[in-house]
Formats: sequence, structure tokens, C-alpha cells
Amino acid sequence: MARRKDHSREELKEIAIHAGTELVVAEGPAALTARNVAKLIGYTPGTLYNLFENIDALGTAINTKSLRRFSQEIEHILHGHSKPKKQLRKICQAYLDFHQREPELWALCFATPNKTSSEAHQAAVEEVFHPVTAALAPISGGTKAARQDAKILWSTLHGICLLQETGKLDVAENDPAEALVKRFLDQFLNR
Amino acid sequence: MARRKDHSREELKEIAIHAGTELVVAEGPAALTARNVAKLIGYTPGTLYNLFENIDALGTAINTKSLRRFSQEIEHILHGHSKPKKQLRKICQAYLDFHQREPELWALCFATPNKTSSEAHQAAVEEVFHPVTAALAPISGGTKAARQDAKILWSTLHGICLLQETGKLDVAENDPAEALVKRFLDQFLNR
DNA sequence: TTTCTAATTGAACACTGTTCATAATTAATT
DNA sequence: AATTAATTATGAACAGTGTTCAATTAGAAA
Repeated sequence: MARRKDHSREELKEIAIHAGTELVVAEGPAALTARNVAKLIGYTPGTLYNLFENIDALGTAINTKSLRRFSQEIEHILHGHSKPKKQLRKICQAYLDFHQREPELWALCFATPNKTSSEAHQAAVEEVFHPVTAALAPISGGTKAARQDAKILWSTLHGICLLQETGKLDVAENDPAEALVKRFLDQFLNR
Repeated sequence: MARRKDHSREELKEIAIHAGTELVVAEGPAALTARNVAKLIGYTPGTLYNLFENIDALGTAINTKSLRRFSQEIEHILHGHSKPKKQLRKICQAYLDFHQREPELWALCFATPNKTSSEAHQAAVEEVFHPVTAALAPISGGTKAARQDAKILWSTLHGICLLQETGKLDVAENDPAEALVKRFLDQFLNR
């Protein structure tokens, strides 16, 4: 039996999240099962239920970390000296990069049904969402309009990556996500 | 044992698709299991595997039917006498209506990972996609641009409904999907 | 009526998530 | 130091999942 003092409760939680992340990266979201994670961290499935409400919550914890990494990239962009429009383009590119660099983690975040949420997760979402509305404010005209535009922008990025993933929209020709986002932004940011 | 001549192979397939649809409508995509469908049609799970490659394929068959119903609505819109832009707005509204009227079938179509595809499904996707590019042609300037814009439009609708579904983007305020789509289209169709 | 063919079954296998009494380990108390 | 109390980990169990396939059965053909 694993020693109880080997790791504190919080340490163990981190270890499980890390192992789960590795599993998803290596084998995709479907590999995130209680038994797989337990085996990888040298515990039994039951232990995971002392750390998380259920397996969905472990997925949410992994997603929270992914979102935090992404929001740090955004923060880095905002601390640069680009103009708002250029910043928005960089943020969009960062999203596309996340999708391309870590498609499995992206899928766990955005292409997999997830019943569970949490305050930490909500906060991470907001940390991604808020900077976009801030950067949009001078363009959209008003805070409320900026928030609406942020939702539109986010939805479009989201949808383009999703459809690229399934390949359903590249029926005949080959439009990389970058090209579609560029065309969208060229119009979206021009007013 | 159910009589072999009660239904032809194709009839049985239709019955299974219909039963599956009822299940999804009543209890959501997660209820689409081999045993549930089998029980509902008075057969055993094994029989389903004579009709479909796997359960995913049954889901795809249901989705194909959903898409066909949707494409018929689109066709109806195109046979009206509206101008292209008005037609596009109506098509978008029809998509939002599909999402609102039959959220479970919509989810099975667009919010559930689906490994399987089929020629019929591909064709149904194209039947939804092609009219949009046709209506966009006079606006976008060129066929290729129209196809790109169709992808953008589709992605945005897609993403807005998805985010509405999870409620993740209506953090504080209440922006109904209609309002976001309207704001998007007001700009998207103006050039 | 017997033979042949095709459809249907149902048991089995390997997986899921999840629960919970029991055992093991550590901390606290006497 | 010995005993007691409080955690923590276990692993077996339950109810599900998709899927396969030998055996059975029904209907058609001979």
C-alpha cells in the first residue's frame, strides 16, 4: 500500500493531474480513465475518488491547467507594445497554435462533453475571455458590444478548429485554419 | 426469436434509426446504447451488429437524417423569393431553430465526438454546405472566397450554439444566440 | 419432408465509472 | 511506550458499456 505521508493530499492531486495530462497527450482524451491514471501514479482507482469528485472533475482540472497556460500566453501578448488589433491577431494565432501543438489537450478542453465545472475552471475561462474583451473595447464601441464581439470571435475560432479537426469542411479544397481566421479577422477588425 | 421476415433488412435499419432517434430526443445522446436500442425495437444487441458496423455508425445514420431534414428547410428557403442576404439570414435562423427545437439531436450531430462517417453522411453535409456557398457567391466575390466564407459562417454558428449549450460564455450577462448571430451577420454581410 | 441458408440469439470478454467495508498507516492520547 | 483514534489506501463488487461469435432457430428451396 502506498504510504499516506509520501505525498500530501494536494501533492497527490497534482501528480494525478500531471499523469492524466500525459495520458491525454499520448493517447487522446479517451485514455483518461480511472484505472489508467491510477496505474500510472501507482495507486488504485478508489484513491482517485478521495482526490476528485469523479473522473470528469479530473478532466476539468486538466482543462483548467491548459486554460491557465493559454491565458499566460495571452498575458504575455498584452504586455507587449502592439496595437489592440495586432494583439487580437496574436491572441487568435496563439489559440491556433494551442490547437496545433496540443490537439489532444485542446480536444479535452473544447471538443469533449464535460458535465463538471468548478470555480477554478470558471476563473480560468474568464482569464482567457476578459483580455479579449479588453482588446476589443476600442474597436467594438462600448463594453457590452465588446463582450458580444468577444463571444463571436471566440465562437468562430472554436468552430473553425472543430471543423478542421473533423475534416468536415475541407471537403475538396485545402483551407488551413490560419487562412480562414485571417479572412475572418480582416473583416472583423475593419470598421 | 423475432421472425426473420417481419421486416426486411432495410426496414429493420430504419426502425433502429427511428428508435435511436426517439431515445436521443427523450434522454440525450448518452442514451444511445446498443442495449437500449435493441430493447426498444424488440431485438437483441447482436442483431444491431448485422445492421450497422458499430454503434457509432447508428449515430451517424441518425445524424444523416437530421442533416437531411435541415437541408430540406434550406431548400425551402432557397425556393422563396428573398434576396441572397435575406436567404442567408433565414438559413442561419433555421440553424438556430434546429438547435433550440431539438437540442439533443443537435448535440448528437455537432457536440459529440463521432469517429464514423459514410458517403450518405458526407453527401448530407454537402447538401447543407453547398447552398450557403451559392448564396454567398454574389457577396463574397468569387467561388473560392464564397466557400471560405461559408466555412467561417458555419463555424461561427456552430461555435455560438456550442458555447450557449455549455453556458460558458454567458458568464454574467445574457446574450441569446440570436443576438450574437445578428451582430455577426450585420457585419459579415455588409460589404 | 428434408436440406440449406440466413437471421437471431445470448452468453461471454474486456472494458467503463463508482462505491464501500476492510485493512493498513500515521497521529494523538494516555 | 503502549493504546487509541483518525485518516488513507485498498480491492472486490456492482451496474453499466461496446463487441464478438458459436449455437440455435426460422423460412426458403429442393
